[in-house]
Amino acid sequence: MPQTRKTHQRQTPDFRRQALIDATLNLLAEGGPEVATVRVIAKKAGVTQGLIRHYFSTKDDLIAAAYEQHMTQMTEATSAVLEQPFRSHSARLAGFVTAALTPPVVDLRNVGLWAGFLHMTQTDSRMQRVHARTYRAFRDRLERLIVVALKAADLPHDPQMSRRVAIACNGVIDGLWLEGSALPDGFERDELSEIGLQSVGAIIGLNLNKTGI
Amino acid sequence: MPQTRKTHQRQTPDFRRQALIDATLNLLAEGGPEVATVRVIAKKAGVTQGLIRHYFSTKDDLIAAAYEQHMTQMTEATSAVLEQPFRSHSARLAGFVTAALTPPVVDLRNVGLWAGFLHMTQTDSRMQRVHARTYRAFRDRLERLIVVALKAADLPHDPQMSRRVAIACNGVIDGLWLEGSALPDGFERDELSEIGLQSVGAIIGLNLNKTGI
DNA sequence: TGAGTTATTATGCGAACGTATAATATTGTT
DNA sequence: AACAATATTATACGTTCGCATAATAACTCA
Repeated sequence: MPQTRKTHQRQTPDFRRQALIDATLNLLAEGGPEVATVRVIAKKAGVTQGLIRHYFSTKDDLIAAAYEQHMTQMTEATSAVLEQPFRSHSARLAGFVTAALTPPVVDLRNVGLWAGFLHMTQTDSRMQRVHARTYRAFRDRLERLIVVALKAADLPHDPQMSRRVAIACNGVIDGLWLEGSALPDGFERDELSEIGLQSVGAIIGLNLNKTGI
Repeated sequence: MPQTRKTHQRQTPDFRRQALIDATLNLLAEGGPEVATVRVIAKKAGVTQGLIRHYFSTKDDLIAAAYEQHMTQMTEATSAVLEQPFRSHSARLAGFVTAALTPPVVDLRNVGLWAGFLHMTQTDSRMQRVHARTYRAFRDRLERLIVVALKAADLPHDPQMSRRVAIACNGVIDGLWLEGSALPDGFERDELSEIGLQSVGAIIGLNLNKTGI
């Protein structure tokens, strides 16, 4: 009998790819690019380093795949809230803002990833495209929500003004996201999203704080 | 006669230290931690790599020194504007906000540095202290400016509210700083600071846009 | 001007990096 | 039960990493 001792288990390609991507993201978030070496990634994924080459032709390929997945997931995590019904367009906007300023979007891990990927997005053209696309998608969605909310409240709104307002609100959200994620103990529970609602409301001229659902 | 060909020039310790720190910051801003190796830093500073050890006992020491200088300089660049006279307390606050949202504070380089240092500030305790100190210094200064401006305008202000408002304004400024620096072509000239003034003004209930100087 | 400091270069070491290739174990098929 | 396919490991190569030490050049000052 061939009596070979089991040294490992075969897994589906999807499973291994996902494990490698997850390990990459976790390492990148915690320790930055310096820590995310092929050997450490493989170890954290529970495989030997040679397997990375079997699924990704180069390390940069793995990084790019990880970035793509992360950004997609972040966008979805914020937008998912829009699929539930709201009592008003203001409440819809408020729900969106709140989602962007609440876990799991607000998370130290996400800021770590953002920082770890930044330089790559300035160098690698693939990442540059993913970055630009994701940023615009978020801001455009925010702008549409704002315009609809303004229209429903019979408030004035022209394209140029709504663009600027969207940029400003996006800035508030990004900044609060940044602070809330990087300084998790700097804010009380729900304080961050309340500040966000108050600020966005102040910028666009609508009270968003007690809109209900 | 000793006829030795000049191979290099001696420089003062301060000069070399500064050159090494500058090279470190530039590389860190452009390429992130991966690129800022001792050999590349030395080359960019115009020396050989052995000299780094002569001025800094370890690479981490050099990084820490560079971080300290960078943060100090950023803070000073924003606060310097406060030393000139203003026509009103509102104008003073507006000047501060504008300075934070205008070059040289708004600069792609600064965002790159921020990202490059992030993971180190979460790991290294020295950097953690510098980080916390600088962040709080900025926000506290902002809060004081806001309180004074509110008082001068006979508007209500209590400690808890002013803290929250300061956090929110800091968030706006940070977020706009982030966007303006990372996407230099995404905004028209002065658009960023105008949005910042409008947003901060809206949050605290003061019109800051046309306060003059 | 010559000796003493020390700033600076030159060279080397072990470890870890990304990548390449060969060997082996696991699984599905017949 | 043997075979084919391929997922996985094992090993090796050349490069670069941070750090250490020795050699040398540049400047200061008696």
